[in-house]
Amino acid sequence: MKYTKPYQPPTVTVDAVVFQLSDSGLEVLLTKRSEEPFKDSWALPGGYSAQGETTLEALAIKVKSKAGVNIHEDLKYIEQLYTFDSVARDPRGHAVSVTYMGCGLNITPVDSSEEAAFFSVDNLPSLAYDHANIISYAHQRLSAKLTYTNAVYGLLPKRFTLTQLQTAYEAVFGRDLDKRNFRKKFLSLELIHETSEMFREGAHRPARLYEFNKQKLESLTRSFD
Amino acid sequence: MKYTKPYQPPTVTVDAVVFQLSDSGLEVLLTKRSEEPFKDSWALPGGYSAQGETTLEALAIKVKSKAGVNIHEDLKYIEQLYTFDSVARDPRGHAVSVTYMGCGLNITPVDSSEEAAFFSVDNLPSLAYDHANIISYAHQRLSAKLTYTNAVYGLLPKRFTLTQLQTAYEAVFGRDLDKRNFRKKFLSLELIHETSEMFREGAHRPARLYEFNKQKLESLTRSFD
DNA sequence: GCAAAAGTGTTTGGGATACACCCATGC
DNA sequence: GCATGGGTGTATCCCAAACACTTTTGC
Repeated sequence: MKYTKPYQPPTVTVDAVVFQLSDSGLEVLLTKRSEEPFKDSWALPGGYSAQGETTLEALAIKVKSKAGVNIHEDLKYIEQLYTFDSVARDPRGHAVSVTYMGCGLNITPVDSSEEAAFFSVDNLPSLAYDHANIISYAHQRLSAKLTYTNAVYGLLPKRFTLTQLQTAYEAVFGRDLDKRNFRKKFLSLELIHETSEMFREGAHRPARLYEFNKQKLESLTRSFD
Repeated sequence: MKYTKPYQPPTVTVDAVVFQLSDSGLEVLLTKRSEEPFKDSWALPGGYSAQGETTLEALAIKVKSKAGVNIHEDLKYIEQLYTFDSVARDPRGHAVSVTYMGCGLNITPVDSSEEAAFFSVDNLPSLAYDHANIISYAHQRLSAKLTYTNAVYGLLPKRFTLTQLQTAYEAVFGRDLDKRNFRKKFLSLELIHETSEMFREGAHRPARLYEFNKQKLESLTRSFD
């Protein structure tokens, strides 16, 4: 291919939407920007992606250095989300952002170059760039994934109670589910099996602990909810 | 952000998977490469995306010039598919490809700089780059879209018979559907309405023509098949 | 009248939804 | 014994799937 002017690619960036559950519901990882543009605003962790590295490789490096999170060890699941490319999204110039979405559990940012913290998706601070849109899109995608795959495993510990499982669905869907119907249906999907262990906590009956059969993404034939 | 070496973004390219139906089933638009690499191989229409233009704008220009197809006029529906970014996918150097998928009808390439033609998805020639993977991924996505949206409208003329509608689904899904169940279910979705016109052709009973209520993508609450 | 595609209903099984009470524990 | 969350079953409705014959036309 021939060009009369030298070819100038857009800048390529990567951004991660990292979800986890806490007592307050679904949370997303943000970092506080230390430089312009959007200095002191919160933003998704990410950065430039250079020639010779895949966008996922670049993401691992950026999220580790800026937010202190190792996407391969701390996340149980990650997938590409969408590529945002409007010319105006970065005031410095045209930057195309390849975004990813992932899920983890009890993640604690360590040794990050920027301030990093999790925020409830229902109570986000004002965000840099188009990152509010990206998070909203990721949340929709996660919600869809829970309905037709076993992706919840990414939000739960290895062993979990059925109440924890249901709470995870409710946090992502943003609505309550019927306990009896939830259990009946989820157990019929044969994605999990019970263990011999019980979870004891507080002044009430202990709960049985379950495990996923596979800690790997798979699609369901019957969709869930 | 500071770099010790000047930042070198990867090349950014765009590629389109354009589907249409013909008597032989689902077809995809390909162009014959006139230059290295992969000279004389068939490939998806696409090309470089430069700073200052969105990937969809770049795609419109490339698909028009190389394959003679106007994605805004000739396609009834287009969406971003996925971003392919492995370092080895382009032998000239690292190129990240933002891909799109669209549907049209009776498309005829005109004034294209390269030889352009439609090929049945079940009988593709050997393809350049990772384009065989991209087409396979697009086909899966299209199939999924037909089950939970009204996206079929993109493959059909404004007025169509129920048999044409069913044939479109069968071509995309790659399997036969039951005529009575298909009609009952599709009509119950209230996406289409009958017109007063009939379609006459051949020595058999004429078929009623239907129209979509909306020629715009919408999601179904009840998923189809 | 015959070939060819259009059009049409019923039965059956299974999953979705709605709904309320007893159980095991700690204090 | 009481407060707290864990655990369980049934009835109804609607949808999915299976399945074959009549109708309308051109020749």
